[in-house]
Amino acid sequence: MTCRCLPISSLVVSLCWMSRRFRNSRPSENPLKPRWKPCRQNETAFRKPLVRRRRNGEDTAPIMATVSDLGTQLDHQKVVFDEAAQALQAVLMSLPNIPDDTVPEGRDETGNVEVRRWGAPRDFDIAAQDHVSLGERGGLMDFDVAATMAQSRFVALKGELAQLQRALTQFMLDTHVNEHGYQEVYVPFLVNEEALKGTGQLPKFGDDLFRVDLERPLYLIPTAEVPVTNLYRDRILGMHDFPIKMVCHSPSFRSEAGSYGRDTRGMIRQHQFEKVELVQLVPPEESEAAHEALTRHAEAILQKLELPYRVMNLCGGDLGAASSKTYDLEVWLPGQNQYREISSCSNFKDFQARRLQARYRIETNAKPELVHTLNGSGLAVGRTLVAVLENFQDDQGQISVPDALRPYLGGKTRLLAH
RNA sequence: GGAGAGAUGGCUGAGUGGUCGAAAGCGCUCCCCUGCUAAGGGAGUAUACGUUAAGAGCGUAUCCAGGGUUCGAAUCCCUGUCUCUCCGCCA
Repeated sequence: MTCRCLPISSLVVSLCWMSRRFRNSRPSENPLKPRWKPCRQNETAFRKPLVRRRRNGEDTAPIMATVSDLGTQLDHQKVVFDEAAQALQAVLMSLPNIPDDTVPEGRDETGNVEVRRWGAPRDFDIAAQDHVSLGERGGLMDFDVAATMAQSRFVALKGELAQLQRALTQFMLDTHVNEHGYQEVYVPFLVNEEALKGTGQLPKFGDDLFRVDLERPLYLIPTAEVPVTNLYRDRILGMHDFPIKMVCHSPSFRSEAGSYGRDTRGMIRQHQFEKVELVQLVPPEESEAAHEALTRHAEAILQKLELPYRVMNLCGGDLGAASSKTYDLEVWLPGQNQYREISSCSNFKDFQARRLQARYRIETNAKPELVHTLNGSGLAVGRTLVAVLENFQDDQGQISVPDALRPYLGGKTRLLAH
């Protein structure tokens, strides 16, 4: 099995704890083995005589005493069982997913393996500008004003840049709906704790979430994955329901706690960004193929936009806790002279489904099985805007519009042409 | 935000402390009957989990959720959630 470097210490602690508490105890002491059955049976057995005596006006005290005692024992057994079950549940919920066999070894992003590469970075006669200097020209991309009304890591877009973002969004949605067969969905952008547990953001990774403090807290979604996947919470699907392929445009909100000093310039790392998300629910035997297909669907956007990119197979140490296997798509950014993540396509297998209780049956009376869930950005719109600006700039700081995007910009071929 | 009414099985809808996993109807499944037929009769029919070769049997849980009262809760009490009606407000 591939090693996950980060959580391994907690894994060891957890396993030792479980083993000590449950495995090594004798069967009769295993708190997870319910022992209230005899109590319950006796209790119900006493009930009818009790009622009969009461009806007949006979003395019920002796029976009552027995029944009462049994009830006390029963309660005690239940408490012991519930505590053990909850403790076990807490441990299980904190464990990360098991990496797929094809996940490479590695402790951080340097261990990721390039799977393929598409397109070639353009040669620039003079140094390429980054999106900030391109965008701030004419005041169409304004970080300062955003910071005055909110704080840093927010942006305001105007004019052609605001339109470009809308055009990109529309283009992505249309492509996934019309060419890749996804159903467009619209969902809440604030969700409760249960929804976040269902997709694995909680309990362990709440630091990166914006919380709205109500009597019952709500959280701004860090990705549409949360509400979209939760559409199938507690559902039992039939084979005729598959494949479930959904696409959703939404804003995403991330506190970016712990990323101080990283990507502080520009739109790469923002508290609020637009994203078009792909989500699939499939039977287990189809998830591997679905993962490849979903990744290709995200890649198709980059190809249509003529943006050079590479596909990375994340190593165990860089894998998200809920994911079993993840391909990152990294787009070429001339302004940074490097590839940067623009999409993350993951196969969660049954990890989320177990938390969501999203299941299916092969036949009407068959036992329900957990589905497999997958998702990927198709794409992160903000970063796509950055990529278009930086890759399609000319020496005047003007942007030529990729062919695929022109219908969405009223036929315009150039942006920022002042 | 104010006032009120609700939440029961696939659906409708009874049930105000024990014999209730829960009447009845509809729907559905199977069987039977029948030339007046867009009909009749009978039987069956909640779900999940565990156990199991098993869709058999048995066990456990579930009448919105969580707590409480009680020997015992669909039923009584508290809290929450959601739905509906009226008013207010609002995109």
